[in-house]
Order: sequence, then structure tokens, then C-alpha cells
Amino acid sequence: MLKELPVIRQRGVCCQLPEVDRAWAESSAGLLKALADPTRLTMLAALWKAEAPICICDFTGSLDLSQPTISHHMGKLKEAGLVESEKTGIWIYYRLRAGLPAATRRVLSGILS
Amino acid sequence: MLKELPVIRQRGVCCQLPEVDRAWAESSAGLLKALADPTRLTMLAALWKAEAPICICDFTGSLDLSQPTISHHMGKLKEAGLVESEKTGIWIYYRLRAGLPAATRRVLSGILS
DNA sequence: ACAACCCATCGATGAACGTGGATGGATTTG
DNA sequence: CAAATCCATCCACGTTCATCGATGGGTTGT
Repeated sequence: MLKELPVIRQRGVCCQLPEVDRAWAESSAGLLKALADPTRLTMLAALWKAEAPICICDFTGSLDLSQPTISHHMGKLKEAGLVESEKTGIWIYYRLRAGLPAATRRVLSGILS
Repeated sequence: MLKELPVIRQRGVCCQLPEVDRAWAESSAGLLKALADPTRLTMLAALWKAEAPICICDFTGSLDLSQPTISHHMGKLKEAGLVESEKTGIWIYYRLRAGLPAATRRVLSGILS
């Protein structure tokens, strides 16, 4: 089933692994942590589908969570640079951030497509 | 900056949001949680680059973590269905699971590409 | 001016997570 | 057989996280 093994193994001797950039791992994990929550995924999917700004109060109507909790989740999405907001009257509208990095867009489309 | 707002707003009245499947949100969040860790991302990237099976003991040489911790992380990747293992002698080799769902492959390539 | 509403912030509480040590099974080597 | 190595599992500890309630600033409408 497996491809051929890389080398003949010796006990107590480790094989060298491909180099992986730590900074990349840290930042990627940060992005994924922002995404790894059902509520935040649902909000992102709604923004993705709607293609229009959505007010926080609309989420409080659909999701079974308190307003602070929803604001908290949206704050994480904003902190991760995934959404941006604009205030209109007493409402604050959120939408997917314009100009997302290509790598981020690929990840999002993979999940939300 | 914003596109046109969906409707004329009224105080205390929420707009309806696009439907988002809860089961999808739950399972996607599960996959992303498995990925949202720098150590696990590093291990996945190594498997991705190496295109060959890798032994746990190899990671103990590169990563600054104890062997049980590494085994624990790998267990999560396996539990998420991202990797599979095969035992050869005293070593257990891990590799990316064959036949990953298309959506999962898109997410992975977006992150690891 | 007053009341109603929207939203962010803060503190508290309980759950979940990451990490490491210890243990034990399995296998190979001497 | 005895020792060494590889690995998973169990348990415990400390930290982080999610959620809620309360508070207050700011805005709109009467």
C-alpha cells in the first residue's frame, strides 16, 4: 500500500524532514482558528451567499445566541481580517473584506463553495 | 463603499438571512479545528511535501515537543480522517490519507500550496 | 428632553484544550 | 532471556475559551 520507504531505518536514528516555516504555521493556524467554529462559519457563509452587508441584529434573529456572543464572534472574524464593517445610522453592517489575500480566498472558497 | 442595503430598515425588525446548513457548519468546523494548530499544520505540511510516509520518531527530532504530545497531535489528524498509518516493524508510518473528499482536498491545497 | 434601541466592553463562571509524566504492550537486538 | 526502542493510552495540571449578564456610550424617533 505504501510507497517505498525513504531510507533503511536504524533504531534511535531520526530521518530529516522537509523544512516547514514556523511563521507560516503560526499565521495559518491563526486564520484557521478564526474559522474553526460553527457559528463563525455560519456567519461567513451568510455573508458569502448574501453578497451584501449584514447587520449584527439580523444574526441575533437567526442564531440562537445572545447579542454579545454574536458580537464577540464577529469581532474575531474582524480581528482575523476576514470581514470589515461600516456604520449606517444605528446599525453596523458587516461584509466580507475586500482584497483578501489569494491564499485566504482559496481557503474560503474551499470551505464555503 | 457598501453596496446598496438590502431593505429599508426599521428599528427592532430583523432581516432574514440566507439559510445555512447546521450539519455542514458543524462538520466543517470539526475539520478546521483539527487543522487549527501550528504543530499539526507543520506535520501535515511535512507529509504533503515528503509525499512519503513519516514516522513519529522523525517528528520528535524536528519539533520541540515530547513524543506523547506529538503522538497525541497525530491522533487528532487521524481521527479527523486526514492521515492514515501503517505499521512496519517497530515503526508506524503516517501519510496523507488517500481518497480524501474533494472539499477537503481544496481546503488543504489552499492552506498548504 | 425622554424613551427605545443598537452595539461594544467588562467581569464571572464553567467547559474544553494543550501539554507532559507515567505506564504498558509490542518488537527487535544482544 | 534481558535490554532497548517505538508507540498509544491514561491521568493530572494549568491555561484558554465560550457564554452569559450587566453596564454604558451613542443614535434615533416622539
